[in-house]
Amino acid sequence: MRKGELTRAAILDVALDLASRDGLEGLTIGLLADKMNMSKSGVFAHFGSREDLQLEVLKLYHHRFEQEVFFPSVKEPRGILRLRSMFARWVKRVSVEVASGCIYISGAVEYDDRPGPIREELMAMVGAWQAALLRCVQQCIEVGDLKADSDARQMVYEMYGLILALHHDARFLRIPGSLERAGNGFERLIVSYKN
Amino acid sequence: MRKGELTRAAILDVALDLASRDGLEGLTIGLLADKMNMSKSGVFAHFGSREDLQLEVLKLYHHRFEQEVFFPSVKEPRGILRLRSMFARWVKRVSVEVASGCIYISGAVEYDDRPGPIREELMAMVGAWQAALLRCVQQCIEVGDLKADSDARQMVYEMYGLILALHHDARFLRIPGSLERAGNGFERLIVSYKN
DNA sequence: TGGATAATAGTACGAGCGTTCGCAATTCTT
DNA sequence: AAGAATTGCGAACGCTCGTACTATTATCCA
Repeated sequence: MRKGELTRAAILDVALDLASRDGLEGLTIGLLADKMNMSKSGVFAHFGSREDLQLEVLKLYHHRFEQEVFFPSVKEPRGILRLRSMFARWVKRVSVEVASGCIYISGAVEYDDRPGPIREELMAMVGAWQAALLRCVQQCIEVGDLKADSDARQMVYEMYGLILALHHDARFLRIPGSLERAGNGFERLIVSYKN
Repeated sequence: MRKGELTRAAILDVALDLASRDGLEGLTIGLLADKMNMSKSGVFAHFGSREDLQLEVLKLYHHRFEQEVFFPSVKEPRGILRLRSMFARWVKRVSVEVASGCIYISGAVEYDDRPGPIREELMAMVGAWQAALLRCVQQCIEVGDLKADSDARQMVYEMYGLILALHHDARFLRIPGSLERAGNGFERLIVSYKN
């Protein structure tokens, strides 16, 4: 690995930290250069533009999310076990991120009215994750773990709501016990739909 | 009413629109002056600083929220009817805001790691709204509309999650049918806890 | 209607932003 | 080890931001 690629990776790592804290839109090259003990132009040279940098950060976040949440879960058998794993790892990730912030969530607010490639990329990633959740819920139904007439989309909607509420209450309001509430909500969801 | 107060109110009105669209942090005096067909300094003179302007916008939003969601609901009798009214009006407000954006929600993301008076004010407002919801749920229990052992905080948590998911899916992902899902989730919540 | 007061415009400043360019220093290749 | 390629720095540009001042215009009250 050449030196350039190495520092580029190091920059992206710090950039992901910064973007997690201040949002993708709050990610600034000057601050990034400071944290890297580099010059602004030195940092900039590794990316064609700020937007490219933001897109790379987004891809890195997506990759980490897949690595920590999605891939380990698909090793579980299809059905409720896999769904439980997905939700548990998701909760864990977001509650770890209470100290930093989830880019999927902050990005959804930042780019809900800001068209462009970043919005597109973000929508694709979040859409893919929701689609994965939906597939998993549908498999639960096929396998017989959940009722045949379960509304899969409704379940995904509510799971997402539980995570958003966790991010909101724990990170913004700093209310203790939010973690348990996310878990309680999920259990109530399962109870409502299980066979 | 003096002319000054009049234009000040007009400025705040436009400022609320802009902040709803781009977030409080995206609210800029230059853009605001453009929309008002005024000079930057002309707009600025009405507020001691940008932060004051943001605080005033926040208070205006809070006032509107109270007017449209809270006050009409407390006219309903204590118990499940009032709770239903609160949620319905809340959903209505947020779904209207799909075209603009809810400052409570965008603010929670913008200021979860940005200390200062705006964060304080925002936390107080959102906290007050959650407290109002909590009180309402507790009254449902006292009146006997909900089970005596209901976890009121859990219910508020989940209601908030349903609204956040509505904002997320409808405004960011533009998924149709999110409105119904918020309603379905609420009904499932009532069924779980009702006597 | 006149004089006091309030409201707006105009201009300028310093800071931070993304970006460009040319030059120095380092790293890689053979 | 020498030449080629890559990598990083420093300075500067044009832009927008919030804010401070001064001057001019409009409004209010006696």
